[in-house]
Amino acid sequence: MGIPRGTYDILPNEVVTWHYLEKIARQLCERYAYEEIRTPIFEETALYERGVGETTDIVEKEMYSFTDRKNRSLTLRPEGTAGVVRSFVENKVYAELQPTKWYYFGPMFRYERPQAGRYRQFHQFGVEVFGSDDPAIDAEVISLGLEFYRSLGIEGVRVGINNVGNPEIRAKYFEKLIEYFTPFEAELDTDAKSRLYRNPMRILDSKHKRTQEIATEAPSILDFLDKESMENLEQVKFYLEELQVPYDVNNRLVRGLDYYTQTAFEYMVEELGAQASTIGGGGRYNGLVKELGGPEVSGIGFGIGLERVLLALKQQNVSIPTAAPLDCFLVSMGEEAKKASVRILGELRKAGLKAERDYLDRKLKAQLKTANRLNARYVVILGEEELANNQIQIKQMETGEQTSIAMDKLVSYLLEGK
RNA sequence: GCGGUCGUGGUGAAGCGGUUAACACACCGGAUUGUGGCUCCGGCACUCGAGGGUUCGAAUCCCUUCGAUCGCCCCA
Repeated sequence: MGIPRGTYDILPNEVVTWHYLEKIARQLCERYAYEEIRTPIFEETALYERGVGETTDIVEKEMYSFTDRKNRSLTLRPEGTAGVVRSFVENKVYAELQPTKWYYFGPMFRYERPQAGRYRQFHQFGVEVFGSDDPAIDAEVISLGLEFYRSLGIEGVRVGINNVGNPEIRAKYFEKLIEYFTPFEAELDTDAKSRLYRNPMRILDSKHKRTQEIATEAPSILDFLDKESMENLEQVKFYLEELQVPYDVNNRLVRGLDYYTQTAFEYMVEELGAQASTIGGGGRYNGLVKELGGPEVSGIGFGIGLERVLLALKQQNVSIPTAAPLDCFLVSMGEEAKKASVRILGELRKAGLKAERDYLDRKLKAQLKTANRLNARYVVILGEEELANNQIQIKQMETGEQTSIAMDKLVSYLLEGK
């Protein structure tokens, strides 16, 4: 019996790193005045069918769906937005003070072949803002995401932004694209051909040489935007500049989910492996709240793939805090000393110190070795002699200095040295 | 769903048809009696992902299967 495909265990060693990511994200969100929301890890399947879009790859072939004992179809969440929107609607949060600014953190599930930076259970940190159409909010959200990477010390994150208009505009644009590419159909590579009627925008970033040539002359979505969308894009750009967020307008940027309107953006970093250059993305979804049964409230958010963030950290050799070292390791010899050391251990811990002892009946030497391995700052040695004198030996591991002190001075001694 | 590569102890790996499966690291123990990080010595794979086949003989060749990994599609 093994671990399910595309999943992995996060062992204690790595958990430290995850705590760190969460801490950075939380602190950041706090400063931006976002609040954490926790929604279920699974939802009714219909939520994603309606919310994410029936024709998206996610819904068509990547959902982890199952029926429960009452035959209800449920799905492990493939992304965060739909559930958060559902919660926003269901709890009538739109009736409260707006905008609503939320963030979340947690596992997502997609049935795909695992590869570099892609898993079936992966983790996202995301943000959603409801109730404001102000382009300044778009800029805030984009800037918050970028700040996250920066706080972690990841370099060279590029922000790509675009405006994808609304579903009507996109439909019209798709038509034009198809119209444009159809005469070249025979010359397109096989991938592009298959994309032609499904998602012609994808042809635009083809890696195939001839396809690329053809695509250079293809119409840009920016020429199809209505006045409102155009203006919106300009405003977002303006505020990004105010926030000193560098960006590139990328008129070929599309996102995989159907619900996006207006602003769409991506965070990218070079050389992360074929799948992983995009380390986060998001956009506006002005129709989604209504689509899911709420009032006409607009929204915008992003999702950041944490496995990919970890990849970037690793690749850029960014150092990450490690677990706190042991304050003290208790070494004891003999039955009586053991009893005393167990008692002392409890006292040290009550005093707030990180303390440990040997539970494998190791010899003195091996106990010291263990203390060393555990990175203990101090070792306390307790044997017959010490017991008789009510003293303990305390040794500072780094310097090797060892002194004898009264047993009841131990806690204060260690707290001082901390 | 499709394609490439790979699968030997806790880990990294050698071996690629012939009696006891290198080596390194890790781990455990020891180098006279109560002291770590260095050194030295010793221990640690009824077995080479699993199943089948070829052969006098296979970790080494063939088939199947499972798994990992990378890539395509798509995405975080």
